[in-house]
Amino acid sequence: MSQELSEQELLRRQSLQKLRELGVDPYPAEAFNVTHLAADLKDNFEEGCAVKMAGRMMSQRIMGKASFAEIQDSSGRIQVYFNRDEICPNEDKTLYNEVFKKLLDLGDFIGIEGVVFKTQVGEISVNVKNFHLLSKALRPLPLPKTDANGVVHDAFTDPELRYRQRYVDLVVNPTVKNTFIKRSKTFSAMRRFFETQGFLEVETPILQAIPGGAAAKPFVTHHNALDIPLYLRIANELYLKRLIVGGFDGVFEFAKDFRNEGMDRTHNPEFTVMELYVAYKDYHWMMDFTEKLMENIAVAVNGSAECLVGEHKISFKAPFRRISMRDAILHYTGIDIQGKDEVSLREECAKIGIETNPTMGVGKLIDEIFGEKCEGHFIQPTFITDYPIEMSPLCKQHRENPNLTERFELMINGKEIANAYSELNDPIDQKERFEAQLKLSERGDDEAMFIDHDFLRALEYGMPPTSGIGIGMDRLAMLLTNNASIQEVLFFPQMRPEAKSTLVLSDLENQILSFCSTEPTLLSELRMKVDCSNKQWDVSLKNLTKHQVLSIQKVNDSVFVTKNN
RNA sequence: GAUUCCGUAGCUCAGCUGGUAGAGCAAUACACUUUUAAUGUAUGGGCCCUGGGUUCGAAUCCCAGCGGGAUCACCA
Repeated sequence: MSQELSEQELLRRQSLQKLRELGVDPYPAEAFNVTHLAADLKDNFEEGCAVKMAGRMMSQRIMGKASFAEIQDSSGRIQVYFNRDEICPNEDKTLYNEVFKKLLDLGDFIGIEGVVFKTQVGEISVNVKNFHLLSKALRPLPLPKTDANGVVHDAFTDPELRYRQRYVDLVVNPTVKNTFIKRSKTFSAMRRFFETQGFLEVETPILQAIPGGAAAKPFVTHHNALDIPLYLRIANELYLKRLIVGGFDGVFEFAKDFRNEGMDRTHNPEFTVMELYVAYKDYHWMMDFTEKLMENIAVAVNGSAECLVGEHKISFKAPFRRISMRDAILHYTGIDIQGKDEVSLREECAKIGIETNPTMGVGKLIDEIFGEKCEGHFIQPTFITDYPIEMSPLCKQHRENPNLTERFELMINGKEIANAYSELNDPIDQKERFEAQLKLSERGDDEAMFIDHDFLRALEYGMPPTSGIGIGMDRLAMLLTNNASIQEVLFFPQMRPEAKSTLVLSDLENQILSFCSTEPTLLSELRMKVDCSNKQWDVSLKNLTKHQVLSIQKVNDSVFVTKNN
């Protein structure tokens, strides 16, 4: 069932009909070959230049026989000038008077042919010689306007509407479009950087029988032919490492991962991670590489290594500060985690007001302290290195301290942006670490992993020393576009389903209807037959008359109800 | 999951201690040949989120629900 149309939607449908009657196809099939974009004309003004342009008509200022309109194409807006006698040189002025002035609506796609000129006020414009309707819009767009002082009025700002109808958001809010252009540039700059290193872009399974490579709750689905559960991947790490086993020296993948966890301004159920694995490297090499990568991307996206994020100016200029997790915690809390066991860490947590629970092991406790007391301090890009072994089951033991791992996270603006290791390639050690994780999960830590025996088998064939990194692409896009919520950098963030509007008659409405006939019935008599509150009565009756199921007439002082056919 | 705020015209928003719905833009009609938030005159447009309750009477007060925002928790 379609919704009832608003007045404006009805009017646009009527215009559509009238256009057809005038022989104008509102949805023509032919290509319209554009020669210039709006931005081209503004960048290179050339008086008298003949142009063909197309886009949405976003404003119309009609002044009798002359009019101005604005066309918005992918590059921006350009003013166009319509003169009745130029468009209609003959007696028949229908094209201007009817088609342009009355039957075109804001939001319609039109194509124009004309020549470039400057108006008396000095605005670069196109003098239209001929125009074509390319596609009619049946719904009105929200129309924010910018006044002479640059203040935007009636901006389309409601986040719910903007996310649910991103297409409208993009049409109407130029900064939103710019965010997504920057997001795309972030990806392409990264890809280019990797390709110049000779790394290979690959694709690995999204449907996995064992969701490995991270500790997170997966989405479950079912394969009918195999009759087995399959999981949407939570990470692609274990597959990329198999490819290093197979003999590639550098592989990367921009991967959509899926985690069945909470949603908020930094978490969407599906998100994008770039993972890269390079053979014969360690995490020191990866740090050097990462800071160069970040600087390169920042420049490619924003034209500068400096970038404003909230109230902070962040510099992506390499090199970045490096500090071990032990020193970071020591610095911000005075606690030395070196050599501390679970019991004494729990005591330290209690002292500084961090809640703990019995399922937390040493790794989790240290992570709590860091997350709670340190993380937020690292505004400028900083590598936090050497994580405790309990929290890094896929990472190689530290070459100097067996309680640590060769791992770093890149923190920017107080948030984790990247996570990297010297990858664990000792298959026996790996197996033991998986088993230790499994034990943790038996304590109730619901993020623990499954054991991927095929991955262990692959390691047994031998994996060269490898360094790997995962970069949260959404988080990175948030930084580079100065957005505080992930929804702003995803075209279509996950939303609760829209409530359906049901136009089905209620029981009460049906009951009322059953007492009515095509003969007029006295309203007061009808009221007595129906047992309901005054409010229910009022709403139901209004509904029925609104949908023209019933009609009400007043004759003298009596009110009658009649059923419509 | 917790707390809190919000939901009124196509858009942005007013609407007082309850009294039968308001503005600007958009729309419609007319005027106007270089305007630019064009202008002037006139007109139409509302399931006031949904359901229940209190009341003679609810957009307004109460309860529940739905949707959204913010903050917090969770998220190696």
